[in-house]
Amino acid sequence: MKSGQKSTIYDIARKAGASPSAVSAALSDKWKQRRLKQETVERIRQIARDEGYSANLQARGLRKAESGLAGMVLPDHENRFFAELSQQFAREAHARGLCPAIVHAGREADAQLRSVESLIAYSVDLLMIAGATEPLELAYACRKARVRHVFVDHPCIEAPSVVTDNTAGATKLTQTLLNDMEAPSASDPTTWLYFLGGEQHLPASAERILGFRQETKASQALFDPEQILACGYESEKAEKALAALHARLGQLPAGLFVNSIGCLEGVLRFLSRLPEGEISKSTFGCFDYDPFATLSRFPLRMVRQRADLMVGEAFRQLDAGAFEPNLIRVPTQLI
Amino acid sequence: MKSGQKSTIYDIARKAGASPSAVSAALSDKWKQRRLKQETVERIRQIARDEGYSANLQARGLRKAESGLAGMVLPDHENRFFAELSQQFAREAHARGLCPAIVHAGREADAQLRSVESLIAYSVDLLMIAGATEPLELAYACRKARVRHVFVDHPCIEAPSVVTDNTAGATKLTQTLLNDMEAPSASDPTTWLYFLGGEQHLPASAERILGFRQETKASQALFDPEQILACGYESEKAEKALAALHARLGQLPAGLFVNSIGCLEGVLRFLSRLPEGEISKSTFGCFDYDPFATLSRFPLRMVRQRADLMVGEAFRQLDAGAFEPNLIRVPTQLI
DNA sequence: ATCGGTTGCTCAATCGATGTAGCAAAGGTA
DNA sequence: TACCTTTGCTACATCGATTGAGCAACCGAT
Repeated sequence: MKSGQKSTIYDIARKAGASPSAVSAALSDKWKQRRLKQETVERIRQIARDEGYSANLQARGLRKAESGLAGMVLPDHENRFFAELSQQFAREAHARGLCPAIVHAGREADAQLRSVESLIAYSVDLLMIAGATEPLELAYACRKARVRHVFVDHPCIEAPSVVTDNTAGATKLTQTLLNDMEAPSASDPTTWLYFLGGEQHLPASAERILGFRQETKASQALFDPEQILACGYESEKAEKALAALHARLGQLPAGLFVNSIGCLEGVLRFLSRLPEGEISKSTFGCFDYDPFATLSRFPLRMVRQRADLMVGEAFRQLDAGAFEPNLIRVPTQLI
Repeated sequence: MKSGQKSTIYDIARKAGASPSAVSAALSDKWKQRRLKQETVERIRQIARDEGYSANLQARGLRKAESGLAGMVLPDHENRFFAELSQQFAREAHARGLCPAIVHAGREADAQLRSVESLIAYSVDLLMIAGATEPLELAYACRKARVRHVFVDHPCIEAPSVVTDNTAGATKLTQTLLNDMEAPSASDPTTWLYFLGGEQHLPASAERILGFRQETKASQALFDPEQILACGYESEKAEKALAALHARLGQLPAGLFVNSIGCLEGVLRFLSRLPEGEISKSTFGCFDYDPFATLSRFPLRMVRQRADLMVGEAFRQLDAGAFEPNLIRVPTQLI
């Protein structure tokens, strides 16, 4: 209290005329099984309160071979979805009496691995990895250290994983968009529904494209491979790709399925340069959600990934302590 | 490597036929001053690599009375500004060889205090506190534990703090909005510029209101206390407050200064129910930035808080190790 | 008076890494 | 040969909390 130095159980023991072990027991809930007198316990606790004592968690962690830390690795936070994930993660961690330690590791596999190893070195009690670029090596690192772990968003074939049900979500969105459109005609590309954004080889995009393709095929609205414009995730690329499509068609297509919020930004930027009349003829949807996007100047269907449900499922996996692969798909919400 | 258990310097020492101290020295950069043969060092390092050794950071932290952790406490992540802050924090922490541990503590003073105490108990090497509800007690906790700390966004009068230059930003935005409007007339409340959102007693809002008031006064555009509608930060409240104003005036006011992104959401929701013609007669500005909001259907001035600069300044304070109060104001960017 | 059982505590080892102090051997000088 | 210096390492205490083992005092029963 006075000196400003942090006090230890030894200080308190001295002041209470007791032994450090008694202090340790008194401050935990083990004092009963350690047969301390209630009176002694209360005396010790009073002194601890007066001293403003708080345990050195590194010492405790070292001794108990755990840390009370819940580790989370994720690429970045500028993405609304990841932000929501980390928010939920913190909530669930707190609910388990753990202190959330959230690390932004970027998109590079190497940096992610270093972050995971770092968290393992702190003896985190569990580890949640979102958006892993190279999940396998991360899983091996966790395995080796016997750290419970779960992958979110990007799955790992060797570990428990929770992902958005991309295919089902894309199917639903595609169906909804087609419903809102006039029936497309094979001979007129301006009447088609286009898929814009993402990268074919990434699992999430691949699944969404699968859903899009299945549904367009089922609705007899798939005519051409060019309906799928997997131009990447950046807004600039999406803007360019849409501009090119607009130039080629001489107008906007009847429907547009935008893959990811970043792409939507580019799309909106392009659309903001078009006259109102032209936009209102088309139907738009986006796989991702942003509250401000709902307030854009034309109707926009959005697929919201349920970060809350995903983190809930992820913790169910962690609580079960399973290390076996187990892929859980969480449904999306159409807005 | 084989057993799956994490190896320690003792395991490596045994395999290398050396002592634990030699291993410790060999794996750090102290082997030269500890006079180990280069050959021995290389042998030890090779074995460490083979074993996949990584130091137990809790043990190291306990011994060295530091942790290698950079702690950050912030209310939540759903806010774009806080998300950017934490992102930058992670960057700077990494640059200093620290592992960022970011904790969402919510808005309640009590939860924030517990989070701070928890991070202190892990012996974090520095602590950045964003959006503190009750900064003073947090500062005392840090002081007591001799932990370097800095407040961001919400300042603390007893500690180094970095905040947005709210007054200057509000002045600039007010000026810009007034410039874009017709000259207001004292007798006609529909021609006035209104300030919507925030809470008078919170420092950030108070400063912005000050800037708004100074500038409207200077421009002879301040007529009535009712021009300031500090209805809180939630979108619902802002929506209601604007609806009430609209009902009272019989139309939208000529200008609206929206305080914070949350309020903007409510404002946009209300405006989305109005006809296009009515909206285009008014001038809008918002103290906060969101890329999607730039794409709304009418021009909107936004003040962007520079999270990058703020975190940079905050780390400058931390690096200097100062404990004395020191309020730094970071300029905003008008968009 | 002795024994067994309970109560209320203390002792000392432990977790893993660090770092000071110091030992033994080799080399150099007187 | 005795003495000092340098080289290359090891021994051991330390950080603070936890926990198994164990000790002393006391009670009641034989």
